[in-house]
Amino acid sequence: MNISYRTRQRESIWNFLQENKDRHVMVDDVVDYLKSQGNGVGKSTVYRYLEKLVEEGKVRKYFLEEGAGACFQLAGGDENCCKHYHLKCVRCGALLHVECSFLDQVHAHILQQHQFQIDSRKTVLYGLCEQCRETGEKENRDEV
Amino acid sequence: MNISYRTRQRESIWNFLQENKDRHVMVDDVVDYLKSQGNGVGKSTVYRYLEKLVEEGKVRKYFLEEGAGACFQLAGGDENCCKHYHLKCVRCGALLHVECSFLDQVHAHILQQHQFQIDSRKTVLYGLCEQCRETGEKENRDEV
DNA sequence: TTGCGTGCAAAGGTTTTGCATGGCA
DNA sequence: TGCCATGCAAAACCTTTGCACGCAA
Repeated sequence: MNISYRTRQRESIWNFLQENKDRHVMVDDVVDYLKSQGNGVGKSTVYRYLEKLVEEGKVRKYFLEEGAGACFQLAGGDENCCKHYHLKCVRCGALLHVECSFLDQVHAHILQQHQFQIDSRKTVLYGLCEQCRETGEKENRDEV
Repeated sequence: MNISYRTRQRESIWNFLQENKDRHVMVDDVVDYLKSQGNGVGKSTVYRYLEKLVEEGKVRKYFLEEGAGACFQLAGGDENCCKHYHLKCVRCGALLHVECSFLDQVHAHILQQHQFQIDSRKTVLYGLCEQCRETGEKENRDEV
């Protein structure tokens, strides 16, 4: 069967996700933080639990860069997320929710002109948010 | 100094990119094709040369999926800046490339109205391609 | 007790790096 | 003749997997 157990490790990981629900976290972030809290969790456990949460739709998984690992973030939860779009800043990790009728035109255009039906729940537009665009222009270019 | 030499290997890789300028290629595509042409090139060489071309802005590098490697494609005309977007079918996995001036309007709209600068190189729009939309309405699920 | 969850280590894949050799200019 | 470029293998990464043990229910 598929009974899910409540364990110390899963509780710790879940709490960390809650505390960082406004940004994305990576596997090593979880492992390192919990270790520093004297609450060590094996890396395999983090991978497996996060993947499970992704399958359940409770967590979103992003691939921002090569070399760097995957990023995870608590899903908004509300199902009306299908009505708006997500903009994710690749620098600071902020996830913006945008509800805009113009994007309906985009949806319609791509459907009619390119025969492709966008699923806005699964689509994330990557780029730079306002703050990072302003501050990041004179800095270095790591973490594109 | 930074003098660049013209070698058989670089010429072969460059030609392959030219011949496939309408799609992206991966490192193994280059290696395998050139080997089949009796024109073998070491994998390290491909990695190093492609990275060099990316730094020079002559090639674009995409990171579409986990597990799979990076994708490379010749950068189109420089200034005309035709945005290149990816549409990925969540059912069959097909990856469509779209260069469409309408998407430039999207880019502009989101920048002006939502203060967010989309990086089309990192953005993939998920949904259903034409065939999958027609055929499958009851079948399996899978994929992000 | 049952069987899911955990952790370690090993394996899997892609990419990078060290170093001796090859080859363009 | 200088160096840059190449290629091989080894290393570095992130992630997955196998297996024995731990632990929640």
